[in-house]
Amino acid sequence: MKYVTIKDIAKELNVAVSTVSRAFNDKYDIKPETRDRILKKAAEMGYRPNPIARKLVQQRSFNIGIIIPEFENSFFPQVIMGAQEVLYQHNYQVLIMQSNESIDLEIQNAKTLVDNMVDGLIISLSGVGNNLSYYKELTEKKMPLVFFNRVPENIETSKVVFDDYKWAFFATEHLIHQGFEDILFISGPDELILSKNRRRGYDDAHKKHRIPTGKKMTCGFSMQDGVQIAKNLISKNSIPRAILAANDACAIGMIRVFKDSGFKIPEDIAIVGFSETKMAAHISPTLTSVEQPTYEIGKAAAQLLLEQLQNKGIHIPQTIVLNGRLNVRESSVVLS
Amino acid sequence: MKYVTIKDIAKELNVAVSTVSRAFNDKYDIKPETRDRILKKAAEMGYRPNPIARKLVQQRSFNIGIIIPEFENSFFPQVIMGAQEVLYQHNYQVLIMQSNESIDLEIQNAKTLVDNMVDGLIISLSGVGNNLSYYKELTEKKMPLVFFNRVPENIETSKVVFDDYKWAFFATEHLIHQGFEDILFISGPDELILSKNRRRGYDDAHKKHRIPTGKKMTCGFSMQDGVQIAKNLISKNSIPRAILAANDACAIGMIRVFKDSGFKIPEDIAIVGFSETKMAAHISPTLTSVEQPTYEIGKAAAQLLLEQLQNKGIHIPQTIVLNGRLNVRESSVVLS
DNA sequence: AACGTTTTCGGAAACGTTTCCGAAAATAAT
DNA sequence: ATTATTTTCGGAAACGTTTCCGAAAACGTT
Repeated sequence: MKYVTIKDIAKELNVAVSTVSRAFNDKYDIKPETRDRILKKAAEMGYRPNPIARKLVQQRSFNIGIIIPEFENSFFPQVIMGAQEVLYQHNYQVLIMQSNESIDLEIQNAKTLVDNMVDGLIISLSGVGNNLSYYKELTEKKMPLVFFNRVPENIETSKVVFDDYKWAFFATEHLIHQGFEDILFISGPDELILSKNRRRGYDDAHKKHRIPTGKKMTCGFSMQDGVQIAKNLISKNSIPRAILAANDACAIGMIRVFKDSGFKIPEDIAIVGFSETKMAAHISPTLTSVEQPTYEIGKAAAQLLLEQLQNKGIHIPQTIVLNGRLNVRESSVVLS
Repeated sequence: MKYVTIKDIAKELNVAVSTVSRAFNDKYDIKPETRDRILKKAAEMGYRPNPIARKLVQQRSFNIGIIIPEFENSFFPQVIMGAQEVLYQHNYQVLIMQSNESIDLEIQNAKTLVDNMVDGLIISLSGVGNNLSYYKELTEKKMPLVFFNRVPENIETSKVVFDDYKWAFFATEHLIHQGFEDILFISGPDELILSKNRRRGYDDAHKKHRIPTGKKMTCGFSMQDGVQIAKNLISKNSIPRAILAANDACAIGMIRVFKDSGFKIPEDIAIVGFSETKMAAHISPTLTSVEQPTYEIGKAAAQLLLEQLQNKGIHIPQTIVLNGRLNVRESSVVLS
């Protein structure tokens, strides 16, 4: 590929490269006529500024890196779209990388993004492992950082999280109100704070209603994980009356297995999912689920990052807690 | 952010920067001991090569850009993962951008990726509009390009496509074998070749069995599009006996509307989806769908691109046609 | 007409690498 | 020991920008 450069234009017009540069970054003194002349010629020659060269000298890229664990569940894609919307408005480009739920790949991704001089990073931690030292290093070096949803506990930086405690509480209470007592709790990996928070919500709902808690398990966020757990439960013949699942994918996987084994949902087993996928309303039975404001999460994360980018230097870590909604559907309601 | 540079190492060790550079790119003459000494010191100082600077001088980036129309359907994410697998093995990084089904944003994305000196581009066209002149320009400038699935008709470059004709044919024939005659055909936007190919498959299946074709419509690839069409059909009271939908999302949206309006699937209306999502097996009724080898598509596209990258200059455009499978499930089979 | 201001521009350094060229050092050949 | 050859390295240019510094040109003031 042959690129047209600033030099080509300068030569063509018999001006200095610095003048051409000035024409493109209005902030400098330049006579309007020469600016127009340069801009016109540049358009004519099909010139496009080389962001690589600009990055090198400015030591900034106007690029933001986003690292997510996976994009099979529509959750993360939606967050990204939210973030993109606000970042685009501020002329930032977005580079997306995917850690595939591996902490090693995640760190590696972060490093390549930093090497490529992103101005900031938006991250949701991968489920397994929790080697946070690199992120600590980054914050010490003043790299703007925002975590969302799957956030680390002891890193001083901005975060946007969902109120997992509250909504696990409500979801549990919903099941209790339906008259179920033996409620199985399934959360994501133990390393994630959101798991702990949900567990607290689950426990507190039981406490409030003075009933003993049910069994607790952890699993990943894929449908396959749900399938696995459900099969286990069946083989151990340890079938709960109700289930609060780690997310919708997990819930849907379980429902599938239970239905195949002849269980009726919700008559035999009631199920509540988490983080509302589009499918919740379309599967059978329709799935009760805690809805998270995915798009808003992305926007909030982007805004927090922009704040850091603007007040370079002084950065007061902020945590935004977003609210949700419980969409009650067939999978958790027994008509009497 | 303060970066450790090659100069810092050179100064520390009293060698020239060129020597340090040599230590990192083995191909040059350098004494093993000094190389080790440099590498050791570099690791000690936490040096990481700056890819930006390298890109500038080498005029190449070891980055590949991938542009997809959306990532709400799991189709594209899966393709990406396939492509990533082979590209990572060859030390290429992947930059993902999303055109949101807008041709303008798509071209804009392509331009930023080119500006950022990607070595090649893997693209699936957005549904609306078809301004291909920029891509033609790119091929003339020898930029390695591979299209997949949604490919342009008259651009001379490598493509990997699904055998839409064949599988639309089979899917249609499957419905005919089930005894349905009034089959509604829904494809994606007219601009896409895959729409034409599927239509041909649909037509030929009818021809083979000597029955007249049903109505034909086009729509987008989202669930919302399916919902819209189904509502239209109901309001016009023009209910077909069977439907071949543009994709699973569309099919699922339609099923939802039909069920809500009291229709029975498949007893009143049979439905076949396209490109198999994970949900197909989990909704009710389970959805018959044409399965595409998503992962393989990504791998094939990456391989074609690597070929172009290697035989720089001479590039014989290739088209890989991949095969699929029809997963027959409840939505299209009436037990008699 | 002489001077002071302001506007506009050119030259050059810098960003962090790679790579070419040639020189010094080490080794081999005579 | 001298020369020829090879190995190893340093210096400098280059990639395409931005930005600092200072000078020329244009203008205004007396």
